[in-house]
Amino acid sequence: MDPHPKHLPADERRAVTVESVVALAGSQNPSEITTAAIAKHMNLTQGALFRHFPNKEAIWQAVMEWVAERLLARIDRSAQGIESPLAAMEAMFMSHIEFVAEHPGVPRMMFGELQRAESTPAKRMVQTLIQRYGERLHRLIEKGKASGELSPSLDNEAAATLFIGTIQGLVMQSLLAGDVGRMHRDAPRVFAIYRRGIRSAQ
Amino acid sequence: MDPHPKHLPADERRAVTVESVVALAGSQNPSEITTAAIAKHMNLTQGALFRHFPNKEAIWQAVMEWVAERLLARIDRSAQGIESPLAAMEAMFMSHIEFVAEHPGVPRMMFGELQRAESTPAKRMVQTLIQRYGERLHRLIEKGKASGELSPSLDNEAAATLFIGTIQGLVMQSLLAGDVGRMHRDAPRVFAIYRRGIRSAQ
DNA sequence: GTGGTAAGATAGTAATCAATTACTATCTTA
DNA sequence: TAAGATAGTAATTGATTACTATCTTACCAC
Repeated sequence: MDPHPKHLPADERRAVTVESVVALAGSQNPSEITTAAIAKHMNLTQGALFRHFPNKEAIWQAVMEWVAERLLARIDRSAQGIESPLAAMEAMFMSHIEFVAEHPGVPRMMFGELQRAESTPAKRMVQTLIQRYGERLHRLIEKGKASGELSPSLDNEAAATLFIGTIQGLVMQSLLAGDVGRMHRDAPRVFAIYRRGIRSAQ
Repeated sequence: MDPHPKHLPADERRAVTVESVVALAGSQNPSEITTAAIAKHMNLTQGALFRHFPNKEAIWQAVMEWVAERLLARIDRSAQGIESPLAAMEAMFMSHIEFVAEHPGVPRMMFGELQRAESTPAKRMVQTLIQRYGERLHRLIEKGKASGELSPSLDNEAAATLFIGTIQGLVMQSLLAGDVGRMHRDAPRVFAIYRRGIRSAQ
């Protein structure tokens, strides 16, 4: 059981590639990640990458698929079994922050993709990810209004935008400080303000 | 009075360069803006740019200086003469959104710079910009607590983070939709939630 | 064991980029 | 108005990039 076997089956090699990109994005500008850098990180020659991906774009697509799958699974799991919609939103928020803290390259890659002018497969993947994220939020917000936890006059769309924006803000602060741990510390404090903004007057 | 004189004094040429970069960033990924594209946009040959800037990094530095100067001036002007700290914050918020709507390339460039691993002059400029922005917010928040407009138990740091994050969220939504006008429409709705989160119970 | 094949190494290619060079055109001023 | 300074052109450079062609090795069914 060599921990670093030279030869890997194609699907395993693809998985390793994706993980390498995620890791690299944690410490450098995603748009500056070259195929050579990816290969070096996984102890492979640059040309060998193209045995498993038709081109670089396909690598990015696979990476964003990985992100979408894992992030949605994570927030779904976190909210599972929580009755209170507001508590479920908080759990989603915290697990999202946790995910980002574990993979600091993720928000960078997502923003980097959204910046693109052309509509790449990776960009479309990010767009559907955020769309699905929004759907989950809207369901919770509606449920929260019905249960009386959230203000009946709350603007659903604005509340969803602000939820994601709140996370964005935390991420940006950590990018500024170069300190991921900071997010963990600040997350509950920032969410407290958000919660106060959407909950019904008691 | 030729509107496009071939020869320009160096300082005017530098100003035109900065404006070109800001304009280009509005419609394409800032990290993909080449010196050739900048030159073409201003009807100049690529090499001529280096008569006015020692290298490309210096161009970016000049651009971010332009942004910092204009944005801070704009939000300062918007809050001027407003007695209520909360109203001043709202004015700052709206004028910031307006600035971004006028120059959609600006948030892209700022995020692009923050993503960099190395500490470039442009990145440092963005960092000090946000720092100064934060100082203004903290002053207003303190004033708001003193006047009773803001909740006395409010977490200042979290409130400042969320203020900027709220703008981030709006910008991201407009990037997603590819529709800048949307920001204008959503800004008051999103700020309403934020305001509810920080103001004192009445 | 052996042959076939999947995976990797090596060594390229063409394109693109920032930056530089030699030269020219246009202003400014003594 | 001559001379120097400033600004621009056009062509080229070396470095870097994604991608490819060819050769080599490891693995696995039989």
